[in-house]
Amino acid sequence: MTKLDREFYLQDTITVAKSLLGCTLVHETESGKTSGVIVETEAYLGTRDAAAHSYKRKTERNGAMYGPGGFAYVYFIYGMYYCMNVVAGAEGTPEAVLIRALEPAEGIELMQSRRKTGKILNLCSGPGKLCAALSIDKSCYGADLTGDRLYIERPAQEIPQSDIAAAARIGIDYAGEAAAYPWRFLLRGSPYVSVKPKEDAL
DNA sequence: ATGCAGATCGTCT
DNA sequence: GACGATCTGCATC
Repeated sequence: MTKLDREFYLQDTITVAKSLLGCTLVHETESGKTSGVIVETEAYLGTRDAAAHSYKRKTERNGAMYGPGGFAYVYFIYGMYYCMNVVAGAEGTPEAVLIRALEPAEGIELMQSRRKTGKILNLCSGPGKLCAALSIDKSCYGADLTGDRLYIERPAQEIPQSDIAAAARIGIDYAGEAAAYPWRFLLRGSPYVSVKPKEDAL
C-alpha cells in the first residue's frame, strides 16, 4: 500500500474525487488505528459551484479550501457533526472532495465503540458517521494528508472507470441548478454508501 | 419502508 | 438571529 502523494491531490478536483474511490482513508491516534475504503465522494468546485462553501469568498471556516491540494478541510455542522474534505487542485483554487462513506477496514471494534453501534453497514455510511468512527474532528483541520497520522493509501489494483457511478449530490437543495450536477461518485454496487442513488449517470 | 421532528452550536449576515 | 455538504429515533403506512 502506497500513500497518495502531493501530485495526486494537485490534479483537477473531479479526477481526484473519482480516483479516491477504492483508496483507504487511515487515521492513527493514541487509542488506535482505524481505516476504511472510500466508496462515496462528492466534488465541490469553488467559484463555479453554488453548493460549495467557497462559492462566495474566503472566510475563517473555509480557508483550508484555498490552499494547495492534499490537506484536510474539516467543518462542524448541525451543532454536532464533523465532515471531512480532501482539498484538491492548486493553491488558490478553493475546491475540495467531501468523503461521504467508507467500507470499514482496520480497527472495527474501536469504530464500533466510538459510534456506539455494532452494525458494520452503519459504521461509516455517511460523512458525519465516518468522522465519528475515525475520530476526525476540529483538531484535524488543515492536516497534511501526506503526513503519517491522517492519510490515504492507493488501492492494490486500479478501479476501472466502469465501476464508478455518478449522481446528484446530497443535502444541497438550496444550491439552485448546481443541486443537479452529477458530482457525487460511488463505487458501483457497494452496500456501504450513505444513500443509494436512484439513477446512475456515466 | 418512508417520513418527520429534534438535537445543538459555530459561522456568517 | 438564522441556518446548515447530518443522524437518529419514533410515528405512521
